[in-house]
Amino acid sequence: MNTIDIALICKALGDQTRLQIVQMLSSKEICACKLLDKFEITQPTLSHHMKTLCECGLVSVRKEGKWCHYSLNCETLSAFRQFIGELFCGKEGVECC
Amino acid sequence: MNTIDIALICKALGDQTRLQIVQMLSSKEICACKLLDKFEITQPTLSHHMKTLCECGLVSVRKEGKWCHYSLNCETLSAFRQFIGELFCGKEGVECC
DNA sequence: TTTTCATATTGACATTTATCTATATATTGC
DNA sequence: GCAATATATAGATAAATGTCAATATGAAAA
Repeated sequence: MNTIDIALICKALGDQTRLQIVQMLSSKEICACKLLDKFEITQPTLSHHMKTLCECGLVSVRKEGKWCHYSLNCETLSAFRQFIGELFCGKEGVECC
Repeated sequence: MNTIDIALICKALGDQTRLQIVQMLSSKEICACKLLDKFEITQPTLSHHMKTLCECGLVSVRKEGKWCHYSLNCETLSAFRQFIGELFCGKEGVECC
């Protein structure tokens, strides 16, 4: 997974509403209508946010009749975690002018 | 660290240039002028990006004379890592309509 | 103290984004 | 088929963002 993909995931998580949605999806599959209940946004806005989350790969959707069930995508999540996990805050080197 | 802070970090990482800068800062302290060399952006644009990265707490700056040395902030990085690490992609529960 | 160099700030601009209302699509139940 | 319901799309708009050129600031060097 390259930096473009990771940046897309970060951008998706860079909105409070979407970040909270992702947090709610942790270990649960949740229906769009349930999500809509918990935020003060309109249905089209939620739909737009879910599209953003799905397009970056972080969220998957399972359609069942009229309903959309959303959940976190394991593969993308672990790739993202790995990227973040590889960042090291120590200062083993210095690049100076 | 609450979702507002995490969303800010994600937003900061949601730009390709900034994400690459953070990746370059992994385990290294790097001078602004060195960073400027590696991107096709103007100095004010870099300065603006560094401000964004510093303001969300992910990057720290050490000023030494005319030079600015940037590095990753351990505390913020590990708080961020923890947040991401706590997201679970399994489906132990279902919230349906 | 004047000049030079590294970085920050300002102001402008085009693009992107979050949000809404209105409407379309698609599925289910009558 | 028709009505009801869940979700998506279109179009509009205000706000935020990434970028630049021009300029300011502040520190070192001459």
